[in-house]
Amino acid sequence: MGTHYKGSKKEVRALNTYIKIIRAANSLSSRINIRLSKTGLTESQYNVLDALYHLGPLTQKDIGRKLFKSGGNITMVIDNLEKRKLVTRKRGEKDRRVCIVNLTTHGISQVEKILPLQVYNIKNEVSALSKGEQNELQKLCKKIGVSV
Amino acid sequence: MGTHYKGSKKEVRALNTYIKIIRAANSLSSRINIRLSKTGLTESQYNVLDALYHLGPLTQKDIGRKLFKSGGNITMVIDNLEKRKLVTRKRGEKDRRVCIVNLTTHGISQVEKILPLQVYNIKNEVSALSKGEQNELQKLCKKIGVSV
DNA sequence: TAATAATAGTTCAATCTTAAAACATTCAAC
DNA sequence: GTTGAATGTTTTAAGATTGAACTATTATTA
Repeated sequence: MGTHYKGSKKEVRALNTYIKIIRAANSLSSRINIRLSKTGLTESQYNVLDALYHLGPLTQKDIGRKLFKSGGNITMVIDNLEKRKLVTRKRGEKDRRVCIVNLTTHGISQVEKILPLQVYNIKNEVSALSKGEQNELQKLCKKIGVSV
Repeated sequence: MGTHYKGSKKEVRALNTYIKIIRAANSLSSRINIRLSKTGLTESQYNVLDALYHLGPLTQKDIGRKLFKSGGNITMVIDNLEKRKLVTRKRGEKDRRVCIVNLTTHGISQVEKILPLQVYNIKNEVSALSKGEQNELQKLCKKIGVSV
């Protein structure tokens, strides 16, 4: 992609920056996910369970906001988690439009089984970078994430 | 997510690094893709056209290797590009197992219409970082991409 | 209060994505 | 030369993803 574009130095640099960060993130997350998929959960499913575990019961809307996913997508992922009996849905009592999603005990124990592996794998992958490099990378990512 | 994990400083830092780069890449690519999708092409479709434009005719296998995608996926994306008459498939003459994918003239003109917009948008998004920061980010991404 | 707007969730159509199984073709080894 | 391994593509099943249309509920407002 970018590498072959013939343009100004500034353009070439921007394209390279873009492609490098996209590829690094893809490569990193696919390495983490290979390990995750051996647990029988997809990345999306795990991310939802993880959010519920750390933040407590959430509405589908809130889950979507946390994970930057569309409403229709969350409906589908929660459907699949419900089939696997990892979460339950309950209509809100005050506001009957919302669905409050809860971890089941089975869901909790799944997270508690997977989380340490996940942490270990991430630590392992990220350890290519020193402490200082990680701080620097976080700072740069934040700048890119926030720019409009 | 990561932010709420209670573990050693090293673990917390690794989780934060992981989540920051994944989010930055997602946020960046979704901003670019919103603009791309207005042209009627998906990101996958554009990436294939772009590769063909800059590298010339490729087999499906080669396209998959370039873009880090599975064979089945490439079959599907090429199917959709073929329906839109942006590419053609031709069996290899020497090796009749392979499919050689070519841009049509329509495909070429589409790339030539979209590429400058794409470059402009990427330059615009990435411009939150200075020249030095971009070089640093590229270096760090490379380290992460190659690890393992 | 009745009409209207806003919000939450679901459904649908289109596409992407992977892994695994199935096919076809080529290559290698006997 | 025939058998068997390797390679490239397709198909299938399951799930992810989005945006748009739709339903239900709540909030606003005239």
